Amino acid sequence: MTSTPRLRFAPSPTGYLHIGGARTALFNYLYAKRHGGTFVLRMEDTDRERSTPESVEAIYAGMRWLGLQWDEGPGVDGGFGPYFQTERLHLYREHAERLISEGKAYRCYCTREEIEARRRIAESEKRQYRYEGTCRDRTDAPDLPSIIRFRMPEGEGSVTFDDRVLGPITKLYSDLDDWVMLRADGIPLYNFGCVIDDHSMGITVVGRGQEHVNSTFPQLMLYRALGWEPPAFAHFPLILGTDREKLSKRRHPEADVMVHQQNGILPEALLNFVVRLGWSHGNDEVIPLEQMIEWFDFAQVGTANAVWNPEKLLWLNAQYLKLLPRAVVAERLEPFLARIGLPGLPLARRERLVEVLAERSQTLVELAEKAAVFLKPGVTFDPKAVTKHLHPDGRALLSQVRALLAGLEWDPAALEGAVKTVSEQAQVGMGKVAQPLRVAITGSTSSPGIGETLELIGREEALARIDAALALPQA
RNA sequence: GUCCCUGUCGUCUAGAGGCCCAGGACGCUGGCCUUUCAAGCCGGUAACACGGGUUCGAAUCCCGUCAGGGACACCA
Repeated sequence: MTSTPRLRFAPSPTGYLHIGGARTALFNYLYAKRHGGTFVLRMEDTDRERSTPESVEAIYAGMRWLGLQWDEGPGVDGGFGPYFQTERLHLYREHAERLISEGKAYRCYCTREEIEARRRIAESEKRQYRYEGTCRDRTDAPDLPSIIRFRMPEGEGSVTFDDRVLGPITKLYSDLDDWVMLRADGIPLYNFGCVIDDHSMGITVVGRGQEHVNSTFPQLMLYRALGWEPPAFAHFPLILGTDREKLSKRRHPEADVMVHQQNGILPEALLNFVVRLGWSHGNDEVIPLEQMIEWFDFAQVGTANAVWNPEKLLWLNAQYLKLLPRAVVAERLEPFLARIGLPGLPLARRERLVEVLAERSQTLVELAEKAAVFLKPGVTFDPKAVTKHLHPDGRALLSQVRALLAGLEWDPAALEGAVKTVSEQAQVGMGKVAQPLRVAITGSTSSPGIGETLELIGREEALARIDAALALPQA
């Protein structure tokens, strides 16, 4: 291959963007970027029963959220459009007719019912069903509705291709069968539309999930029949759910890319997590997109399927929460604050929250929840914390520190200094003062540093909370 | 059932004949730090599916067994 590579992601818009699809898109994207090639998006919308405009939008949304911008595709014409298969029907028809005229395909008049019946018989006789081609050379019924089938060559033979990740794979002709290219209504089936489009769009490398290795063989037969040079193929290992079965929309909620957004996962973290499912670069774990582009190669893609690991996703997300610029995280935090009734916080304030809370949170949801303790008026006391720290001694220390706090400038260092002063005066450990105070202002025994916590809550609210705690009935 | 792919700690993986009585990461766990919670740092736990070959030498190559996954539609 001398010119720059062209790769594509070709989802069928029959639902949300699937996590497996997202990783396929990512691998193709990375390879294209790495080699200065082109990343194409093509919609395989030939399943008219299930394809919907909403799904098309959902796929765009998922790709956009992940930052996987296509160089060519819907909305970005690169001279190979249109990029929806239903807008390319004439192409499929043309090539099908050509194949028929060359005897490499034929009209098939069998009804689904007939074939279904034959299949049942084969099953009952415990043998594999093969299409018998009874109408292979029928020419007497040109007006009857018919589909178009590919004609498998007779006799011994095999097809082989050298997969870029799996290595050489071979299939015998005898394990292949005549297959449907075009339906009576002119809609192509996957194997046909895929080949016609990959070729006519100049695709040089086809990267897709391993569930497609078997369909590579009929596709190769088609390239051969058409006299076309096939692209290179790379089949990626599958992503399995924790139950070890292929991640499916049905029973794996995590298969939906956008639920992760809802769960407060950062797209950078999801991308990093997913790229490591089937690909690695030595011992590296935290690999930002620019780095992936620099390092990615099919040679390092694994051959075995990978199981989804929610803990590691969370860990990576925590890493990115700390890694990303605060302004970026603060921006992403806004919808989550809004969701719990705290919209419209100034950016600077959000950045401060991120600064203090990012290293204590694994998701944006968690970060927002922690922020709520500071931001929403009032406190919910944890009874155990109250008994443990707001006993008479604790309260005595608490009112001492309250008196000191009231006259202070509201700065974290100064506030913490006040706690220290009181603990020194009373000759007790700092915890003896900080803990009652912490319980008073947050309701619980854990929070960021006491100075920061006071600062974030604000003078008026903090003092009010202390007073409320002091007024609590003694247990 | 037929065909295809795969098989290193619980999970993601490094490993492309000697560097490996197998390294990293998540998780779990012990400790340090510390006003709490985290974060961070130091340590521990745990794997080459099994059986045959080939070789001076195998996690790495070959064969078989077993196991897992995928594909077998007028879905993609």
